Amino acid sequence: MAGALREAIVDWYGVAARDLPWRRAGVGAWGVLVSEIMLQQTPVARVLPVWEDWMERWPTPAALADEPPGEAVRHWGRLGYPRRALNLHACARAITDDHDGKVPSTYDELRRLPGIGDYTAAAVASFAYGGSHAVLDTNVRRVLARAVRGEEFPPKATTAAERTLAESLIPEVDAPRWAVAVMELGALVCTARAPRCADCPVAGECAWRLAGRPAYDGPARRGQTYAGTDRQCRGRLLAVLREAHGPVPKPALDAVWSDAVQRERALDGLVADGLAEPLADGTYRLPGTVI
DNA sequence: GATGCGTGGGA
DNA sequence: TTCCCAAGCAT
Repeated sequence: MAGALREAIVDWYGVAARDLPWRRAGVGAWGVLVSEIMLQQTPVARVLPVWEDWMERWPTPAALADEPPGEAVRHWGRLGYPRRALNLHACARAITDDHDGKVPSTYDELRRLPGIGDYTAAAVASFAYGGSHAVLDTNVRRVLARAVRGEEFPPKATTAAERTLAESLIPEVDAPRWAVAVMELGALVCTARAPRCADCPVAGECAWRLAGRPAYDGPARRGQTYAGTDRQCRGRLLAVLREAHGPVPKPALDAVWSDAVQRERALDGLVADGLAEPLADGTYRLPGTVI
């Protein structure tokens, strides 16, 4: 019966899959790795143009490794979580220095690269190298929670039970195809907000739907305002550095956030994180950049 | 295990 | 308008 579920989802993927550039033939492991890091907590629609620009500019890890880290941050644009740009740059240097310029192919090697956790290591090993891993992202967790466990949403943190279930579903043949198919189902049909059960290839065997789509009764899943936070302040400051064509005088940073205490804390945080660099003359710039 | 970390679009 | 959340990771 697990086999029937898998087959229905993989068949659906055959006709419903999006034509995403990092899925096309000829895209190497570097392109896959770049896409996976950009897609961490970021919608596909916003990643698309940045990925295209990035791959044209830096088609290999060595090309990116030759740049100062600040250039990666600059071209990250407004994708958010800019530490990922630093992580990708550090990946490029580690790949160049320690892996002969080639993105490593095993889960364990990938997992040791900066900013690569369980999901991303499994995804790259699967999608770039055909490996067989449980690729457990938020989409897959939601699909399995509904179809198998009969609950609207998965637990807040990944549990051992979820992992065991995901591993039990890995097919012996073409595991990456199953992994990308079930992810795609979660992204397009079995969505968080308004699932399109009418279009779902496994609606007839979905435990949650068969139970009448009972509402989630677990602990509150959210609650986090953004306005006024250090995160927003950091974002404002970094945007100034990104868009500047030279070292930025302190007053230009002061202008974008009125609370001086919070502003200084945020700026110190950016410097500590390696996202900003103070110069001897009191100006600031993206780390290592010249222009 | 709980927190901090950006951003923008859709409901 | 406000709220939710989108292929997570590190501490």
